[in-house]
Amino acid sequence: MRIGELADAADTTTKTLRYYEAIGLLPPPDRAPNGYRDYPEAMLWRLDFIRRGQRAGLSLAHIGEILRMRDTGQPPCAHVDALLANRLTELDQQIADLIQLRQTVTALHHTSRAADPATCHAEAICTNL
Amino acid sequence: MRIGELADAADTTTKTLRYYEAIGLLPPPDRAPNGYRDYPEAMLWRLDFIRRGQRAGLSLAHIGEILRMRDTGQPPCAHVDALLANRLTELDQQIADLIQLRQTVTALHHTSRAADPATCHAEAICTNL
DNA sequence: ATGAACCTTCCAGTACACTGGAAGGTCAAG
DNA sequence: CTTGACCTTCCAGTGTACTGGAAGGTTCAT
Repeated sequence: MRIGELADAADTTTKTLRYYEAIGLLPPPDRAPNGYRDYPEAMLWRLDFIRRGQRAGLSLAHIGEILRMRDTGQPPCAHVDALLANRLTELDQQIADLIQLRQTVTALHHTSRAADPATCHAEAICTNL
Repeated sequence: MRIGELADAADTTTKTLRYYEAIGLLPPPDRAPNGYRDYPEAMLWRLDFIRRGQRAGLSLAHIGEILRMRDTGQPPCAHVDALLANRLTELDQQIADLIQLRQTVTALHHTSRAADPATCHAEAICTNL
């Protein structure tokens, strides 16, 4: 399987695949006599795993950690479990922060809608913030 | 007011102030005979405005737009109003996305907690993702 | 006079996940 | 035999808001 075919099959780009290889997310594939990369089918699994990890909000660095544990024969399941638990805590914090911010912005927006345009002089700093 | 004093008063760094000047967020200040920047008190207002804008989740680019409108004598109030309305829409989307992601991660995490370690072989790709 | 604490400019790096483009090699179809 | 679609490497840029550091000038206290 050449890189373009793999990219199509995995719904990504050749640029991205070479990038993943460069950062150690994909192992260096065999090369055809002409120097072209030659991927086995299994790469589709790996890319799918990467996609699933990304959809769970894991960084490529995290996903790489898991992949490299697996590659060296270490079952990464406990690690994955910890990563997910961690991610959940982060998500809760992020959601709480955004909801807090939403309240702030809503209040600001109410003020700005209520502002009398006549009191809005360019010389003064905008009081709506 | 020298740059270090302004930085202290505004609770930021001289690096940040020079950076703000470079991207056009702060006007080039007067210089003392020795070449040192000499800021008027009013810069504290401006920095405070920038801080408030950031707290509302506006980018420095957005804040700069408002500031430059004001600087050229255009009342930016209507613009600020639009920016805030926009920000609100974005926030709602971001919050919805994160809540959706939280559900996905929770489900994944339940699966991983329930997984039998005996079925977790290093050879297989981790099935918890 | 010397050392610390300021200030100046400019260049480059951080994190993240790519993306763009140049310069060149390879291969099948028409 | 040339055109076009592939492939290769390498270097550099995207966006965001800074941050670090080098190399040098200034000011003040001791």
